[in-house]
Amino acid sequence: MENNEEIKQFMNSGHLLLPNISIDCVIFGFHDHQLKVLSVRFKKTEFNALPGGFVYLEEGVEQAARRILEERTGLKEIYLEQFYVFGQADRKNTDSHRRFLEENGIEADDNHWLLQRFISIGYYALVDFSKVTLRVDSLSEWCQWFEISDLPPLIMDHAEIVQKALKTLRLRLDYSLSAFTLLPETFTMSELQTLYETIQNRKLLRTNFQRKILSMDILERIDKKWTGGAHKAPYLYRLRSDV
Amino acid sequence: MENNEEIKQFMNSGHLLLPNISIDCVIFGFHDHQLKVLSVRFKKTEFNALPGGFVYLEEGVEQAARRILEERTGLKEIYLEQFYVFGQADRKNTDSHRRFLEENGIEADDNHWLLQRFISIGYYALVDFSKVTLRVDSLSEWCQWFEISDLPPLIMDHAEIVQKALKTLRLRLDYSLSAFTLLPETFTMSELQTLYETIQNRKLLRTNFQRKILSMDILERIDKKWTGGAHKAPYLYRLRSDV
DNA sequence: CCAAAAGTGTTGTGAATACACCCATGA
DNA sequence: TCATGGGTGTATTCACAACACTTTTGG
Repeated sequence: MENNEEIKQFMNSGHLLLPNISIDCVIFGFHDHQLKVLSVRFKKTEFNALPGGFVYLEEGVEQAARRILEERTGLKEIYLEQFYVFGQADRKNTDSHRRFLEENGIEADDNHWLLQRFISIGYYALVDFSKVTLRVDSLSEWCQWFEISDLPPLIMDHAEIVQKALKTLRLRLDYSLSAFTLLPETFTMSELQTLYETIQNRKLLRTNFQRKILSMDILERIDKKWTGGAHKAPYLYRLRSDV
Repeated sequence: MENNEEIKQFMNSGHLLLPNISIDCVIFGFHDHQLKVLSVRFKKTEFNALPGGFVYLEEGVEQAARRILEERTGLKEIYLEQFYVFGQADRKNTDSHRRFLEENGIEADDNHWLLQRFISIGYYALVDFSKVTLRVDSLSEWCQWFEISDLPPLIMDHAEIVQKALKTLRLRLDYSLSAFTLLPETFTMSELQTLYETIQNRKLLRTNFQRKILSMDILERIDKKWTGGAHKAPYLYRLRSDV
């Protein structure tokens, strides 16, 4: 119950924020050959949502998104892309937010800022899974990774937001090297290939993939690893520092 | 001076609108072999801007964009795409809006809603130039087409907004048939080609262009026209109704 | 008949695909 | 030595660019 103070403080911080504007983040990570997304659960409820937040009066929108991301992942430098604004007239949190307040013993009337309509700016982030330290704030029960095809039910239009983010990521992938930000600093060629296969959701031929990536001349090769596994160890690569 | 009433009424309509949120529209038209954009001038000032507006409390964001577009062009059905949100912390209209108020004899203090920071949602629209009826509202001196490479100075970041819209349009053009919405219902093949050349800013070979477009099987050919010009008249085409 | 419009044929290039094949290496 | 990682060679397909050439048609 000691956390209730923090929740109450948050509930009273409306005057510091831009009203009716929220930010929702689809945070992509890659682990165990799968594309994952972060989701949080509102404390003492069974409502799940995307990590999100609001914009302080004197804060830029992208700046706000970076703050929210850091609060959840502990990472300061994050690959971030705005992808869509969700602004239907009836976009309100009535059910989930009201229940959240009830369950946490907070009374708020219908005019409370948190229960208003919100226009949400969607950002997606690509993070190095191994560098993320999941952080749970005072409003949430937990913060977890989910396989993208196995997400729990999400509040409001958050499932739709994830789909739109994924679609945009796929479209933009071909034109950028952004996928590398999902990998650790060093990686094997087959890890890279699996990543591309996972995002694009199709198989690629190893030989052609290798040729294409190497011909782009953006990787440098380091020593070897996997002293653990049997047989030959794969090479490790790193994205060239000048790209 | 009789319009001052309308301006005053608008200035007092803040309580009907979502605060701190604006919409800016880059309205593209194609005429005289050139890509054009609509700009408006604030009444009694020399400030030019993109056609824009605000979102009513009970109105969806896209719905608001369509309303704004109709107010300017008279068109109800418009091809519309959201492309970016501009949300820097210092995004304010101080100079231009304050001058606008002064020049129109309206006093407003620093806390007035119109002088606050605005997060602007950018939409671009593709319209049939020949169908547009330019409409000037009570706040603006005029509303005019400008060749895209010959825009007047625009307030705030509006020039940047145009560039971002154009860049997005170019990127998305290849994947969609959206360009056709810039043409009248019937058009010649060379008009279509010039349109693509203008947007992509490069020359195309007539023969290859023709072959490619026709092979897509999306056009139907009608009679002829140009009884005016000498020599053979070009065919007229129309986008097939089922695409 | 002439000039512009409309359409076909052909050739070369480069990227993507598919698969056969060879070399390297660590337990 | 053998299974796996790493890499080359090459044939096929396809989209596209470039350009030559023919056909259509209104005045």
